[in-house]
Amino acid sequence: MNTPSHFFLSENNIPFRDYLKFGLSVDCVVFGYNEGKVQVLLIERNAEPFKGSWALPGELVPMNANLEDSANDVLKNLTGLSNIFMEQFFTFGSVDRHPAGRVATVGYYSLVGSNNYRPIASSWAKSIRWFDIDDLPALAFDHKRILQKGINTLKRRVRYRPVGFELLSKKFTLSELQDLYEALLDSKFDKPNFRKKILSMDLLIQLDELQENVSHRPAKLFKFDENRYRLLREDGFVFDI
Amino acid sequence: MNTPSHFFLSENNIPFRDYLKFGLSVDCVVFGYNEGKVQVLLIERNAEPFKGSWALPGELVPMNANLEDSANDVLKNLTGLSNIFMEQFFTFGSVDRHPAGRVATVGYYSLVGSNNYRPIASSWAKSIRWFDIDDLPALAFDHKRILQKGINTLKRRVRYRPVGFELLSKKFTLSELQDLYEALLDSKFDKPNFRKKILSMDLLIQLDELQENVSHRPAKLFKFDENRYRLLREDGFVFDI
DNA sequence: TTTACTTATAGTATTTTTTACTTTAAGTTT
DNA sequence: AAACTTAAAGTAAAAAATACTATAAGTAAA
Repeated sequence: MNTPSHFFLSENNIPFRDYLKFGLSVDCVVFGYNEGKVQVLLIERNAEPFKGSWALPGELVPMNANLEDSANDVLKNLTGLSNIFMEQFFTFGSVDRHPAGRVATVGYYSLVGSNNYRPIASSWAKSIRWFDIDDLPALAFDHKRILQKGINTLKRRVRYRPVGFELLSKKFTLSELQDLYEALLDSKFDKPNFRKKILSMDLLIQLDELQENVSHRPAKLFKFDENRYRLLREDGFVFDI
Repeated sequence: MNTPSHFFLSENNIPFRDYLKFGLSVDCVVFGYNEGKVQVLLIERNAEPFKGSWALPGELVPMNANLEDSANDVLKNLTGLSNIFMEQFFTFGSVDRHPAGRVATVGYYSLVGSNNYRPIASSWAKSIRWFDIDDLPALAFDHKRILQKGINTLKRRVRYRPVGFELLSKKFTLSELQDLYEALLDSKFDKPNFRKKILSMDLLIQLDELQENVSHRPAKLFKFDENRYRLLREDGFVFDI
């Protein structure tokens, strides 16, 4: 690359091109929810370094790709799905975090219903599976730290944004929603009061359908009203549970 | 650098070294607060590109420096101060955000009381000064977007973390605190109720000192009780205003 | 087909918190 | 000494959160 002298940027006179030696990667913390447990999708690495170790799915960002596109690619390769909720949460850039060079990594977390999506092991992953977040294996690189920060971020944000709904199927019962929030916030809520609170937000649409194949009174199914949420937010409404 | 073949990481067989061409920078949104206005510290660039434009203070991260250290350096050069509250908020990595190469930038925001710290223009900044956040100049690169995201982050986080105290002097009155929160959240609070709410959190220590040089009844001075906040947090307390 | 059982859902009081407002206190300025 | 300004305490009404009770609607077993 042609690096004219006016691209000196700092006080010390190091040429610009000497700063262009970073690698940049994205790592995805993919959350799921199944049978009352919050889960995360991990791969078993099929390449050095850390071949055979469990790790977060991720990739080196190609020089011509934007970060979000790169993160979406990772997810698409794993689940076959696009248009999944995904949000950046932190960037990790310690000097020695990668054994082969200076690689900073941008952490994203995304939310998918575990039941809905069967992960696909691709060539760069020997295997892939869901782990409960309270029963995790050892992880490659500094992925333990990244994952922990992702979990903390989710647990904090879930209180102030309706991200919880993304972890359920499109149609869900109020009890399922309550179970999810109890798992995420590890606490217990009173059932009638939880119902009242959620319904009073006016963010759910009650469907003309009932739960099926349950051995008790079936509950009504609801779906999240995204349009209504957008409208309320414009009026300064802040989701708070 | 020696790049053994087992460092191929992706499905396409691009050698690892071809990914190591990123630049990484940090940009700091330095917030202050003065006379009822939230402010931000900007520099006038003294180097190409965008020489003469206003910009966020920042620097290219040296190959042997951690991100936080680099961000702290930037702040130290500007204010002469270290040990300032600073937090990462977002990483911007669009392909074309820098005219001279692929440079991703990690955004940090920090909080200093504007009165306390006189910014120092260094060799890489022609000038430097505080701007009210509702009266900003045009900015270099994509700094407008970065700054806006920083402002949004502060306004969101200020509701759930006691970051507001960082913007005041160590000793402050309850009215000053209220003015700050009213500026940050742009809303108005009832004075007696604000007092009650803040004091009931038990996070302030009342000092044996009064305001001075005011032409009315002087208010009591308080300081933030960091130890108490740490303790409360361990018990699951969540600051909420 | 009746009875027991499970979970959903509605309703109702009690307590706590928030909000709105009033009063008094303590200083400065004229 | 009177007027003025802001601090700070108090109080009552409204709203929200909480705890609890009752009923409804299904399945499963007797």
